[in-house]
Amino acid sequence: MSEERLFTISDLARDFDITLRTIRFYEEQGLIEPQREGRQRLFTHRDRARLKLILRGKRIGLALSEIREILDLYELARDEASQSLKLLQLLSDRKKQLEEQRQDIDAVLAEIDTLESHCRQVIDTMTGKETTA
Amino acid sequence: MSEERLFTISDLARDFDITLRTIRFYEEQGLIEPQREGRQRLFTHRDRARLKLILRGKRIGLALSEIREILDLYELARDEASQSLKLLQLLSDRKKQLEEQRQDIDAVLAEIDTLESHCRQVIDTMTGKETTA
DNA sequence: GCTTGAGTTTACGTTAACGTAATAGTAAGT
DNA sequence: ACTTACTATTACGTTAACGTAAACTCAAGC
Repeated sequence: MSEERLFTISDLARDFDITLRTIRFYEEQGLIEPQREGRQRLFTHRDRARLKLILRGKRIGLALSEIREILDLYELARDEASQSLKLLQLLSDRKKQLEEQRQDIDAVLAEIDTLESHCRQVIDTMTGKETTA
Repeated sequence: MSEERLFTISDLARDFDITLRTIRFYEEQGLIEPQREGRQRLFTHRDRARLKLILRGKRIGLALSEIREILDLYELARDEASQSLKLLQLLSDRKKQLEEQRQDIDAVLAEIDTLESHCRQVIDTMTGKETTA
């Protein structure tokens, strides 16, 4: 019932602010598999969603190979319901890793806060807004 | 008054589980500047602390060039108290970026949770622990 | 019919962050 | 004196993730 709207490569490049080369590279690496109309690539919403996941993965520091693993697992979870135990193991591994990353980020954010207030204090002192004397 | 205990390159390599090459590379890139006794490198607690910061930076996906920037800013904040305004700007930029990364991680964690419970459901169903029928 | 603007493939180039020899100095133990 | 352990420098190699250039196709507009 829903006329699947299709996207061109430039559509996605513009939407996600990446180059055409990047998208072609991701296909070359088997991360997405757009349809073809002649030679031209055509992307579905599903391709778009995968691309979004890929970029999010990149932002949190995952390698493309790891991202592909995860994407495959998504498919696996859709299709076969077995292997779920193995999948669960992989998921919890990844989860642990991400939680560590989060802690790192929190630690850095805390340090930044400290530095910030330190700076503010210095500036206040230099601009005359003294409290002590 | 405090006899600064010094570390050898292997000390730090062992402590942080990195290679000697990595440490030498960081020096080559100007991220740390250990003293020399003859040719041999000797690291202070300050060097050690910097190394810790470097590795934490790496874990949250910063490039060495960015880490160097930040380390420099730490020095700057120690020495000159001016430029603090510029520093504040840089800090808030970095903060914003880190918060985005955190959100990404949270999003991924949430998706993992979903996938996990999905898996558990599937497994329960397959092993007979049905609820509905 | 020609140009423009999308898209395509092929293939070599590039950067970061080390790995990996090869070679050599130096201090300690036997 | 010889080996072992730790250190050093020099320098070429490697992997990931694209960049970039060259050369081509194909439909649209004038």
